[in-house]
Amino acid sequence: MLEQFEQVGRAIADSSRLRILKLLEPEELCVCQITAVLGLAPATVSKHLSVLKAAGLIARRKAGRWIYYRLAERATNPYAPAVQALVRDVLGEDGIVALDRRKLAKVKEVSVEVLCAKDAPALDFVFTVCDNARGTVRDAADSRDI
Amino acid sequence: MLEQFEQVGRAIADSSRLRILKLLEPEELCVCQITAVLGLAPATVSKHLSVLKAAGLIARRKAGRWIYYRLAERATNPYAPAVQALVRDVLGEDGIVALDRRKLAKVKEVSVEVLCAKDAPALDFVFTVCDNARGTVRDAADSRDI
DNA sequence: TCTTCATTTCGTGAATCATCGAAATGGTGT
DNA sequence: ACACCATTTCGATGATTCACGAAATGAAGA
Repeated sequence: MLEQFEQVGRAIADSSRLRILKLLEPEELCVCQITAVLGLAPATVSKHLSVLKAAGLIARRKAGRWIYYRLAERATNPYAPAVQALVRDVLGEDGIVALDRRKLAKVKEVSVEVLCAKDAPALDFVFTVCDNARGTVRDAADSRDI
Repeated sequence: MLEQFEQVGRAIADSSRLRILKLLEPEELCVCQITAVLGLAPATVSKHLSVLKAAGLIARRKAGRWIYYRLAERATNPYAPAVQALVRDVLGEDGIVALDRRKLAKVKEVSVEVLCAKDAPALDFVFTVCDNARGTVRDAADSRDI
């Protein structure tokens, strides 16, 4: 039990992972969207996501070529719900979190070509992976948690 | 803000520090009592305490030769109260935490001589610092937070 | 003043972690 | 089958952390 709480504690003891949790608050996102907003290497983001998933804080589903992450609803870790609630009720006005929200909005609205151009003027950060906007979300048939 | 939350997150992302927080839940304790229960070196416990204090989760007061730590009531970190509440509502039935409570009870009841003998038969752990039971708690006059 | 002693600070070694590039994986569409 | 591509895994590196003994601090009592 102590170990399980320690695990969720470690999971939220990192600013990148906190940013991910805040990004996933309103809606599920695919890895490349998160990567674009955070401005980290895909490998790094993938590792963070695996840490959050191992702690029971997030879940994922496959949809075609992409993988969508969301806040976990049925927790595998008994302490995950309380920690989710804590994070949810907090950091709403944090500058970085707010900026991430704006970045995400642009990531979702800008077309792939502009996004991948890597020199979009209005975006003050580097998009590393940005082929997502092209994809269409498949129906729920092939969407199962993994 | 993100950094401050990260700081309290890091503070509770360690089993030793969680054990300390649970020990301090009912009452303030002096460093040597905590050290005895945890079974760690005084330097290690002191470091953990400084991490918890920097995160705003605990406070301390000097009383004579000893220093007493307690859960912080007026938080310096805006996220400390929520995290304190989270920890308080959790781990109540954890085996290690329960054992720590029993260890603490013995630490407080056993006389100094037996405690310092380092071979007390009923105690399945090593007391490293144990000169505390001799001390008398001074009046509140010299008790100010530091 | 001098000694004692609880606690903290310092310095170090071992372990863990964040980050990344490169390679592997696995599903898609041709 | 095959090539493509999002994501993960692997391996390496630099930074941080935990733990400890030794030395420093600082308050108490002689």
